[in-house]
Amino acid sequence: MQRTQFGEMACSIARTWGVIGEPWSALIVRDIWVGIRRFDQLQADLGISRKVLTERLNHLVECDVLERRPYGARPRFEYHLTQKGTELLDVLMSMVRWGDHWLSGEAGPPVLYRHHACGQIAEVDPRCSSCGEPMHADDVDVLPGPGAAR
Amino acid sequence: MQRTQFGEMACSIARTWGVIGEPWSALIVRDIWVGIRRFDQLQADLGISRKVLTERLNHLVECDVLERRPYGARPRFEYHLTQKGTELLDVLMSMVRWGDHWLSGEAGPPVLYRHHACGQIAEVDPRCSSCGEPMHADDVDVLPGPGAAR
DNA sequence: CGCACTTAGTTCCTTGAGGGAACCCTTAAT
DNA sequence: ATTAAGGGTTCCCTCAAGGAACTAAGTGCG
Repeated sequence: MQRTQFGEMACSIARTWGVIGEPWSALIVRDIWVGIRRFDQLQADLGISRKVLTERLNHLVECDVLERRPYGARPRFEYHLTQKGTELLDVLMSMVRWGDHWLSGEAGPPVLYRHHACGQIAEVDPRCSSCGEPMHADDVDVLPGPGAAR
Repeated sequence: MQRTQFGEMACSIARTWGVIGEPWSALIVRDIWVGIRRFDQLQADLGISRKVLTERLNHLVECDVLERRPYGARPRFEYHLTQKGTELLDVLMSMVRWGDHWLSGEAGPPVLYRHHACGQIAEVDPRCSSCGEPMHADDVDVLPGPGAAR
């Protein structure tokens, strides 16, 4: 747990932070995305403390981002993404885009994405759900919504 | 500073985390986006400790996400988004979308975005930069890139 | 001039989360 | 009966977060 409860704030950024804002959480979701699903595998891949890994996994399961699923005959468990968790990957993919652009340096991006639909190496482009044109922060007015505070 | 240096990892998610992964950083960027640019305004709006605010602002300036800009005659400063910082807002907007969908509850989203191009209330939709079709995590193959480790 | 006010930090102290290592428990194979 | 693997717990130490008080530079006012 972080000191501050971001999840309580009337802001979707803060609330999202309440789910994956703690250190390691985003990387755990990434690992599970690419098929690293078991406790020991995660611990080895990330080099995270087992204590913290336990806390993060429990929190992500509580938040309904991950699902703890038994496998095999013995009491063994794997973690899988829920629908909610799968949609969270859109956020991670936009982080990948930004990191690829601004933080890769000479070496170039660590991974590439090939889009099934067109077969091209590509990246995510944020577009308007209504008209399909590019939609960046400068392209919108921010208005109070129904769930606004006071 | 976090205990672990995420910025050193060969992963754009981890590297992005190295820039905005510390508690409060994303909300500071959000505030500056909506026009809250001065130290005391930020401190009052967020309810963050002044010490931590100083640390976060310095870090974001070092990472070239924010720019410290004097205003008026006296030694007073405002923080502004750089180009790098502005592009980071794409990540925040995708967090908004996910938070709006999954964490808003009955009340509905706290804020709405009106797209300049079409005038509609809309949200960001991740699309392929190559073909323009929807591009989510399930729609891609992940391949090693030129900057991959070993 | 002297004082208060504003803005932007800095310093100090306490608490609690992160990291690491060692330990525990269940089931199965030898 | 012993060992190994998987999946955690427990314990301790350190260091960052939070909060409150203090500093410092420049301005306006009486």
